[in-house]
Amino acid sequence: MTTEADMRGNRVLAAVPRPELDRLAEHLEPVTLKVGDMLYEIGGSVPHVYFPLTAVLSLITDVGNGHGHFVEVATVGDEGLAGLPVFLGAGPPSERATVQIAGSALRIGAEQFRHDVVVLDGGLQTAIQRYVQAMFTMMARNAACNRAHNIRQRCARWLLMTADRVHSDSFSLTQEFLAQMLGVRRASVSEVATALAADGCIRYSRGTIDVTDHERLQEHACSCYAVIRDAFAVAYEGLG
Amino acid sequence: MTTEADMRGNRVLAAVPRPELDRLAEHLEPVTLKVGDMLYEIGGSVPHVYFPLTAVLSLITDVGNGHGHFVEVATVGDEGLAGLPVFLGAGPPSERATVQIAGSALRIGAEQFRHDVVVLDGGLQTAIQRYVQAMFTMMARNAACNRAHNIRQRCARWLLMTADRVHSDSFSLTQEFLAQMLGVRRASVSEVATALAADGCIRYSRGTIDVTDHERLQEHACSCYAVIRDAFAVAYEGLG
DNA sequence: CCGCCTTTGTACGGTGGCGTACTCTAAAGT
DNA sequence: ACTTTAGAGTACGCCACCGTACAAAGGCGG
Repeated sequence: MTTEADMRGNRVLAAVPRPELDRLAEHLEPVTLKVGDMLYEIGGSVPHVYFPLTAVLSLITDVGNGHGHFVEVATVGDEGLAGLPVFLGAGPPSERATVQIAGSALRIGAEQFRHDVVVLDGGLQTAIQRYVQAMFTMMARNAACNRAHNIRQRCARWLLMTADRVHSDSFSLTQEFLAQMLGVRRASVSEVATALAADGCIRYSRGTIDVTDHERLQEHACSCYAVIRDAFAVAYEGLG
Repeated sequence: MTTEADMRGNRVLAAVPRPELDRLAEHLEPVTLKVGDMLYEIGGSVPHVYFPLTAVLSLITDVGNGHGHFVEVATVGDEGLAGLPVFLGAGPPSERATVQIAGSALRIGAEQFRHDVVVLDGGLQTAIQRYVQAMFTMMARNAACNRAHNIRQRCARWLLMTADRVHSDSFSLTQEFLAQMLGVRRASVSEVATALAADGCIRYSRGTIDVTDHERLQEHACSCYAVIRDAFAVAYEGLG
């Protein structure tokens, strides 16, 4: 059981109208997520659907080939949910879902979720479909970004997106972790981070990052940041 | 108006049960698509939803920044449809849809499509949702592939996927075009193509490619080929 | 048959990011 | 207080791929 205030902290749930939301509330369970927790695995089952409140999740795919074993393909914050395969119904996930930034989330059992979405067939279904479209934009952009933009640009974008999701200019993050998310060497992150800090965009020390100048940081980032942010804005336009 | 045989040539439509399909038939219009035709533009309206039969489409996104202006983020063949924004309902597309390999397709007006999907709420909705999940896998993999695999691997994968979609070992394709799809120099494609031909995987001459040895070509490709192919197989499992 | 255009082969120097490895320092444990 | 460890800075050689350029060759119209 969960309060309405909690639920409105997730933008997908916030877009669900009252009576439907009340029924969902009974099945939504608040949980605290720690960095590195795995919510579901590639090819495995998806026991719960997660609606992040303050946590940030990461969808990661395995590229068998080579040494840099995995690559982040999308992130999920309070603007979305993890567990779309339950909604879409075409077999197990092709990504791993892990916790990128610790925090809180609401979760619901996969069976219950399926039941609620199908039976109610109202606001939740619509909200998720709109979210799916924004996810498409994010992933498309991600693919293009990986092809076209350099490390500094991608790194700056990642920091901006994460700051947006945690609603704070400060969050826990080691360069090692960031390097894995970006699919690059830690050494490269170190160089870029030093440059960004020298330019006054960020400060950091032993696992804590502070974004000190969003605008200037955005100048270092590629246009993908704005494109993705806007895609989510459009998806939730007039929905709550 | 369209015959059932035509409709069964597209795997999404093939998954729709009889009575529902009959009603769709009235509104599906057969069209012939030429290379380079643009079906819809980034941020523009989506007048029709397309179900390819023999044509292959390409979803392309603009990366403003730099010279290699655009990057392919997904392809659509007879296993899918183009125009998902109409289905998902969260604003205009963030990709351009163009024709990659000429051929036939069925199309339906966006308004009519929305009407049919919502009112009927049956097999088509389910089939599309499953397709959406497979598309997720493709795009996720694309993003990872762009980060992790070299030109030879990506080129080989692209050729294999295209051969699958056109159901033929031979199709029209210039190196210039392929280079744009992969987001690399034409010169790089030329080098890779020469190597693949020397290895007996492909033959080609002035705009026509022949895949002469799928298995050997697959050895040059990355695992992304099999992963994506299998994702679509799972999506359509037991659906028709 | 000739000239033109498209498609392809090939070469050159430049560079962004890689793999690796070593150092330094702040924090955490005992 | 002393050790250990995690986080971060830096350097070196290397290579895949880039931008660019030019030449060869197949196809097409005149």
